[in-house]
Amino acid sequence: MASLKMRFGIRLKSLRAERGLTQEQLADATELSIESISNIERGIFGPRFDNLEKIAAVLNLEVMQLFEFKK
Amino acid sequence: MASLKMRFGIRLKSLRAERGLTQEQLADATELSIESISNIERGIFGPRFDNLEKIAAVLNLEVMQLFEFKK
DNA sequence: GAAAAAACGAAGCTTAACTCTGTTAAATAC
DNA sequence: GTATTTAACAGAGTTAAGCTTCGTTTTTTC
Repeated sequence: MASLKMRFGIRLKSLRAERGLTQEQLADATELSIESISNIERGIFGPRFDNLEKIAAVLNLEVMQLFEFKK
Repeated sequence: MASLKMRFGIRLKSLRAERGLTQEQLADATELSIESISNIERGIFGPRFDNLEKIAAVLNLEVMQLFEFKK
């Protein structure tokens, strides 16, 4: 199975799209660079815990929901 | 509210205790040091994504369940 | 086919994650 | 009530993941 980073990235991309946000808008709101958002969504790296919190807050979700994906 | 690191640590400690594992046993199984397990449980730091996967695997849980805690 | 959005590459920085060693404190057992 | 085990805690060092910046290419959308 794909790595957690990959699955998380796909999940994030999906959640962002649902909300009609661009990577740039999410980057601004989370105070991350657009490049970081891109890297996270492509599974290049997984965000640190502090950024997990920021991302969930911007998407108005519990952190748990960011990890809600099929096996 | 407590930081995500703190809440995660409390959750991990609880899940480990449920299974009757010591920090040392969890450390061995995840190939982390006992000190890292202790630091994670106390909210000193949050594990990286690769270690999140290992921890979930050892506890026989989905990663999502590690983030299942009250607000 | 222009414009916007995202993928991709490479290189450098920062700092959090992780380790090691050692000491203290708390819990469990005997 | 003291051994033994377990966990908290401190400090110091390493490493590598996360993050950034800049620039280019590809894809999407309009």
